[in-house]
Amino acid sequence: MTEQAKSPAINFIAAIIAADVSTGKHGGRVATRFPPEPNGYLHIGHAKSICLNFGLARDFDGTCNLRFDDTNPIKEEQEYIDSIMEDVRWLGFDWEERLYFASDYFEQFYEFALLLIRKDLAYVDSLSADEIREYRGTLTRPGRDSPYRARGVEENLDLFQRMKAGEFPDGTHVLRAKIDMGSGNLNMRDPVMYRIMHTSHHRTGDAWCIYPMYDFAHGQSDSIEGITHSICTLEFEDHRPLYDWFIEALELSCHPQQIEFARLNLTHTIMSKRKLVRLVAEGHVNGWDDPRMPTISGLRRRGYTPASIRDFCDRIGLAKKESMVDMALLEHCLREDLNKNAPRVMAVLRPLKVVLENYPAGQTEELDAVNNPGDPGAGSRKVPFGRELYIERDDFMEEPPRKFFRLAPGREVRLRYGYFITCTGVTRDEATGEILELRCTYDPETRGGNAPDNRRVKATLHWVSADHSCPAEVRLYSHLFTKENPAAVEEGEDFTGSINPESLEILMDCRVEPSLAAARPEAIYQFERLGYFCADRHDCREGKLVFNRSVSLRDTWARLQKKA
RNA sequence: UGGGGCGUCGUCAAGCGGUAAGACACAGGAUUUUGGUUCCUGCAUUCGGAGGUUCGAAUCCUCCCGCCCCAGCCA
Repeated sequence: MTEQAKSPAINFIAAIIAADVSTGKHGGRVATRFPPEPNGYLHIGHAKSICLNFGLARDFDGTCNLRFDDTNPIKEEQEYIDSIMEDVRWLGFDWEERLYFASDYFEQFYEFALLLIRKDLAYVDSLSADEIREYRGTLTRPGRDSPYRARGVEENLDLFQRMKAGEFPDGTHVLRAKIDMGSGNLNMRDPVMYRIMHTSHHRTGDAWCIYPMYDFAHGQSDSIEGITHSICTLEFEDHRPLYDWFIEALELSCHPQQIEFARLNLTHTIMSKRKLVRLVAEGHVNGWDDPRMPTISGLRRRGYTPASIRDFCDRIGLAKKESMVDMALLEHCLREDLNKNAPRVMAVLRPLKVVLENYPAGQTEELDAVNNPGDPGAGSRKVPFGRELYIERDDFMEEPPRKFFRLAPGREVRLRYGYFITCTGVTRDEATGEILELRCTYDPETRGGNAPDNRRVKATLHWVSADHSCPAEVRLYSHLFTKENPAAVEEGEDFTGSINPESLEILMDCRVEPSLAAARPEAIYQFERLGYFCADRHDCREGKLVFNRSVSLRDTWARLQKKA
């Protein structure tokens, strides 16, 4: 149901897979996986990878596993596992029974290590971390062999087993692959396979005090799971020869093909986990799911739909070129989804009272309002109308400029689904001069919004009844950063320097039409003429309505004003 | 001459030797009870640069330039 009859996106990875399928590689089978480390929340960049991996599995009639690469116990927590699973599911993907953890393979990795030692392809090094770094050489100078490189197989076996038994403190020994200290690829200069860490693991507890490095776990995990295509980001390109080396040295039967693609960058936000952590920790935002965050949970709370995010991931394409996608595309995808699906409703964010002088005091009527002009099936609802109303402050100007079509003294406009009204005067605060309310007259002949004499008005305003509308809090969000690329900072500057001080504006005195009184958390509406708003999933409840602006409507009037 | 990648419209991105798709953005116009939506129209004689091969090159060759990643017992 969520999958349209859309033809699968053809990208270079799909092309490679299609070729492999046609030549019968891996028996024509396709198996992918999404392999996060549970050390943070997922963001829109991960969504790209999730859509890619699960999408490829879907398009090629294959499978996609969810595997947690949990090889570093000091960084990982159950909280992250839970949030990641929730986010993947929310995005609309299903790993069925294929939930795996690299930590489930620890015993097997240990056996792999023993095998490499026996083949004299791995050794225990007793250099300190600093010494290892020094022996590694530099980008332009080759490394030197460790003095421990020549240890015999038996001694290595003994030492490694004692490492596992907990006989040595952290940092005293590591297990290294014996490859080539002179390689131009630093990853091949005898990479560390195991380190000693007397730390309990969130899943294996205290069963282990040695933990495999990611590089010694990732490729083999894929192989164990029968992954055919290991899709990852560009920075692992240099690691591919190492993964290949391990799999060949271990003589594993399944040799997944690694393919790298460029990770997603979005304008006006950041994607680095380290920086996102800082935004949360330093209080620049209110948590991982703050609606300004590019996290999946943040986008969700902002009002983004899974379908809009999937559509976005389909549209950005896939390549090896590092790129920066315009946030406007993400917003476009949301608008497109919501324009089609969100019910329309009227809400006034900055209320200005209107009194209809010729409307009978005490009278109330119910007017018909269409729920979605683009979708007849969405039906209609009743909206109460009375003598006193609120309209948007922005919709009135005492001295309107040339192109301002809305209400002004002496001018007639239409109230949506209501009547034509004409402004006859303003009442203001004697002291401050501030406009307190508008005095208007209405034309009873225009009920519903059409004049029998066919006279036209240049504007249609949204409104709510003063007596019947509900109070609401509305949170207006905009870009978290003023700079297109906040990560590109000048020397001595910090990315937090370009945080947008106006990324959140809270409006406490809004009025919404009564049909919103029971808005359920996460319900999304179009507030007519304003934008799409979603009931906050944490703070909105009956009696205390809170809406987040997901994205504004395109606003040509605002653009005209900006130009002037 | 450390290794590995990448350079096509403002932003993404097709293209794979036959004469530059599409999307977003932007700019006009039509329709409109949302200055929304929808609908038209315009928007790279040119593919980082220079040579070369060819009847023909973004696509092949050579050289050059620019950008990114790698020196965690992180992933």
